[in-house]
Amino acid sequence: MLTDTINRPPNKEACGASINAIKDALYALNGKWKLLIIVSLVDGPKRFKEIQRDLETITPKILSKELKELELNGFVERKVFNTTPVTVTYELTPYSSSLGNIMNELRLWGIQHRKHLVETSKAQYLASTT
Amino acid sequence: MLTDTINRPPNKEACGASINAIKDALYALNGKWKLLIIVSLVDGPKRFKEIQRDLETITPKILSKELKELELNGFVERKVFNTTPVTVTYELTPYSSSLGNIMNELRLWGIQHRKHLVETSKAQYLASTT
DNA sequence: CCGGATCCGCCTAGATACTG
DNA sequence: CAGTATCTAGGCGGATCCGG
Repeated sequence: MLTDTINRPPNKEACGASINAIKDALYALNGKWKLLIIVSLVDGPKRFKEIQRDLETITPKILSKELKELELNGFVERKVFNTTPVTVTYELTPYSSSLGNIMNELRLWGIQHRKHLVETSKAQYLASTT
Repeated sequence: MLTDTINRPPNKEACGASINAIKDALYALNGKWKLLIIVSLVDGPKRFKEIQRDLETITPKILSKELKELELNGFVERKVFNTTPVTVTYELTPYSSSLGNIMNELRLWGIQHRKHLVETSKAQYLASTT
């Protein structure tokens, strides 16, 4: 279960390097929505309203802002089609698939964490009780 | 590189389940500091000021608040020693080692992401330019 | 209905200073 | 050293509006 990142003898440089690397990662993925938007787009391009429905509680304003940041950072591509009415879709770039492992680990951990909290009667610490 | 979470045919239920699981994870690990504090404690118990030095830019108020939340969520244990002056240390609980895989993936991704940004001349999107 | 933009306002992260 | 007090700026969200 443990990786070589954890439970090894003290090592200041390696620890500092880890902190910097994780800082970089968290900086790019900041906020509570970016990763969730990416997950929503994993099974193909979606329209603005579809993403909003997937995430349920995000407001259009926040979604708009997050999508712009994701586009700037090269995770998402916005495509406009000249249909009538105009259609806009968002889809993942190839680079965003580099996040696959992180998402998978977060998903696995989230599942076991929910189980852990329920078993120890601490379900109040969950994101939602559904 | 890809896990089975990504690049598979559309599957609404699985996608929704992923979103909920990742929501749970992000909810427990919210903010930009919790994971970094845990990394800082990986190589053994540390005192308040030591953690602050590791993280460099965190203010004592935020560190105090984050440590309290980490304690409530069962990731960190606070220990007080009746020395003069009083000494306080924080250390990881066994449960926090369940985060090992997430940390490792974040660390690896952070490293490659920094490299990616430097190579594509987008270093302005990095957490710090050092 | 779709893809947003705008106004309003809370809450909290963060800076700075201070205390036992 | 281990935090707390005070103040401020900005992230984030609710509600509403608007052109197509």
